[in-house]
Amino acid sequence: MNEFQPVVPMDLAVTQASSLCDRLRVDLLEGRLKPGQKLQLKFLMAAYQSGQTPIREALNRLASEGLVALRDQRGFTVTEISVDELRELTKTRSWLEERALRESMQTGSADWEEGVVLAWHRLSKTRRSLSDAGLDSNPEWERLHRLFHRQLIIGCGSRWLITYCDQQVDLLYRYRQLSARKAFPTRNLFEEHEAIVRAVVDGDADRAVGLLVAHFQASADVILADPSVFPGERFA
Amino acid sequence: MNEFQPVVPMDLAVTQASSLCDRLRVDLLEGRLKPGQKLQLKFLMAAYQSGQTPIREALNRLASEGLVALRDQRGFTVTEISVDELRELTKTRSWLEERALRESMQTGSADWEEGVVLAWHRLSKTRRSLSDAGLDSNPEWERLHRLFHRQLIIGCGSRWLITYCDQQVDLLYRYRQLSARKAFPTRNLFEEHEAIVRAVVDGDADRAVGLLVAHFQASADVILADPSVFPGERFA
DNA sequence: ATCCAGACTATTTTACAAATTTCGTCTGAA
DNA sequence: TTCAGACGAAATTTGTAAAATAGTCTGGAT
Repeated sequence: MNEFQPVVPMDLAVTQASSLCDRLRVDLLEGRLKPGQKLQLKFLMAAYQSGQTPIREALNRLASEGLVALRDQRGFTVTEISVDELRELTKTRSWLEERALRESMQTGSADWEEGVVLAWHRLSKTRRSLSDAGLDSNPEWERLHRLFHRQLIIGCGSRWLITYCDQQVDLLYRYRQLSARKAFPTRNLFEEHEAIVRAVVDGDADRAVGLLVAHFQASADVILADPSVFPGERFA
Repeated sequence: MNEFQPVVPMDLAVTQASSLCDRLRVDLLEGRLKPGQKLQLKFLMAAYQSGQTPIREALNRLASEGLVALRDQRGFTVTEISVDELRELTKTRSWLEERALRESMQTGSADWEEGVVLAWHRLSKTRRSLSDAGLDSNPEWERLHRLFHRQLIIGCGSRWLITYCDQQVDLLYRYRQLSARKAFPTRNLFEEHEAIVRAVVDGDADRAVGLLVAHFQASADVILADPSVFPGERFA
């Protein structure tokens, strides 16, 4: 019946609950736990070889992050995806990161700008796909991509704003995973990212923000244009 | 169509965990659970007459909201307060609510604007203090005040942004509680709020945002000027 | 200062009880 | 026959409790 096998090994986290939270998050983001899927304790206890307490704890944390939906007396499910939610997330992320980027550019130190250049250098040297034929997601590229975008906003001076941006990135990542194959190689992400870095180095905040927001919108558009992503919704 | 209204509202928590989360949040916001205080399960089980599982669950949720600090293997504590954190929260809330207010004013329907006028009407008719002498916090005023500010941003079109604003409001409420006595009657909150409503009705977004941000800053300044609020920090 | 044992606390496991939802079946009226 | 509602069994979620495990902290000895 269930041949589901969690992928991420137990590692650094100090408690089962924290470790489980991380492992579950990865499996949610990568789509191994599917939108709408029921998350029964019994099933999770077997899949992750753990007791009910730490699992419950992890699910409660993930519910606050929005990756898991919690209904009293009805347990946990993987949060559904929808066209509306994708639009709203994209909008919200744009608003948050616009502010964070502007603040970073305005108040960020020289260190911050150098960090952007460095993060871009590393990302630019890494292949997005492991195979030349289609898109074979390269985990290292994904990691560096995330770090690059994070560096753009890290100088904003508000840990909360960064936390919220991280959260939006996570929520959007699920959508990205669903249509990543379609986007490749239609877009030239390299150039989009490079243009952002140029604008940052030039100190042109309006241009940098414009490019960043367009970057987010383009990502959303690719997904929205893919009819296979939202099987449940006919009127996308 | 259906005029039946259940006596007990749906949103009343139906599990211990949810109920506890609400009760704990209130006690945290009102300062009955003090910043830095250790939250031992044993103590909480006795205080709230509940088992450890629902308490643990509630604490995990509150940790995500930032009201409770969780350190692996070291249990839960009430999140500390600090001058830096107050500054950062005020800054972050200003950024978030600026965006939310602008969006509400730009895209919000006529309903939204009427909602603002109505919320202000209700707030303006309510006394802030229950006694004339000092400040004797009026729960009804607090409720309406919160609803008023929430109405200003509710039309922004992003549930996530509203959630984040709510969270910042909660985190800041603790600081407000600590020095509310000092602020009364120095400030004229009535006029500050009224001016915001006027700007909103005039459709002057820049003025409305300016007044709103100044309102937040003024609240923070009152607290920062109060030496009794941060007993632990000598260099405020 | 570092190390260590013992006390203490937090975390996890396990088992079970209680409450609630889910789901299939049945009934009786249209 | 059809079907809305009633009913009840089964499954699931939630809560309780107690004991085992694992980590942290303290204070004294090296």
